[in-house]
Amino acid sequence: MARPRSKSRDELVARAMPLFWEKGFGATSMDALVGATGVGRGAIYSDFGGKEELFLAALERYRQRIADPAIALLTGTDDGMAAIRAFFDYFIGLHAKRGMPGPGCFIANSMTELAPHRPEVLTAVNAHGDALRAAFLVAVTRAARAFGSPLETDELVEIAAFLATASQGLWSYGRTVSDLGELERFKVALLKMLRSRLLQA
Amino acid sequence: MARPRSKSRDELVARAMPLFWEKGFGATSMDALVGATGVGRGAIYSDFGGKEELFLAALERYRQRIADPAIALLTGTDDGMAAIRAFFDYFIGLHAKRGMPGPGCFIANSMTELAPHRPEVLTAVNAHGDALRAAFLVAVTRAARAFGSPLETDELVEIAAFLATASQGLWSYGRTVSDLGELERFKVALLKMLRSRLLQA
DNA sequence: ATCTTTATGGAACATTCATTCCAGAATGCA
DNA sequence: TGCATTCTGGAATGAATGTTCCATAAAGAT
Repeated sequence: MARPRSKSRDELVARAMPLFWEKGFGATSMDALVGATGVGRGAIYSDFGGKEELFLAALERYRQRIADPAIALLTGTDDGMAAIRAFFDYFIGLHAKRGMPGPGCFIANSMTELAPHRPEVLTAVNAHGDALRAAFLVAVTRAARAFGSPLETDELVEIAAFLATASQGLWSYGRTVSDLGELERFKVALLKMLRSRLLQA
Repeated sequence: MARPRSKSRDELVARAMPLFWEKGFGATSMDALVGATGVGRGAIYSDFGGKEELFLAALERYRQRIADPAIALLTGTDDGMAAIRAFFDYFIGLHAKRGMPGPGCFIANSMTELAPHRPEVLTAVNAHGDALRAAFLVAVTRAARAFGSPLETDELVEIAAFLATASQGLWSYGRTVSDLGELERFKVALLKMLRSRLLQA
């Protein structure tokens, strides 16, 4: 019928996502997006309507391609402790590939910059938080059973929420620290603490 | 000799700080700063030289007036567990006064927005991180002794670093959640986990 | 009281940004 | 090959930003 797209909508989001991830919404200019995506301004506006919509699409893509697979690791193994270890290894591996200081977690970054002021971002961020807590609860519950832990559900819920929030501190921290080993040590410390807590009466 | 200042330099920083704290550097316009401080643009530029210098002054003020007193709580009591509880109560109390969702921690916010791109901010943020870890180590060591914990220094250092990083997750989280109780539950969970870890052989 | 000196704050400026627009290009169809 | 349709990307636009500048005002010194 007519001229086809030189780059698909998905491909456009894929190229924009790393920029928003690393520099945030405000510090990513439309010029930078044009340069990184290799398409003109008109294409971006006709496809998305504006910078904010493109950002939301990038955030959604991050959830699907990066965050959700990480969350899936938490529930993918019957060994709860191994699952939690795998979750952290996944993100630490991401930072290892990109080099330190790393980009952190796109969602955690949005939590500070945009979520407090943009309802749509807040919704996406909260949805991720809920999913993360729920997945941590699965892993923690499995680990508790394996250890024969006497802890009740209420306490496991409390622990899962703590782990989910604590892990977000790691991604913030990953944006400023140069030594990948510090991320590793965090993971080790967390696993040891969790093990002690579950074994405790 | 000449006309005195209508508002001291410190007072100017004091009024600018909450703006940068809540909205960050990029989203805080010079107009907003002029409105909040009640002085003209000329005064800001003659006193500081620019927006970035004013931001750095605000960050420094935050460290002195908000963060350092919090860190001091960690070393101010011989009871290590009580000290850690006081540290979190201090920040949670801050959020209770301002209403939720809260502003989080100015330094933690800067960690995501500016520190990766501005060396001076990175330096300030890292200095704070070092101080926080050191103070946590003091409190954790005291708590370990009180519990008769068998853990060695290396492990206490690891635990202190974990707690410092985990606590920063809480301040990020505090920017998006409406229920103050969630911050409380984080504190409770953290104290329980720490206690278990220290008691563990 | 006058003069000197310094702060003041609004106006003006240059820059940067997101957005809009349109002439031309590229494809599929007849 | 020629037409119709849709995408393309750079130029134009208008708003907002950080910064500079200067006439004015205010206080201390003499």
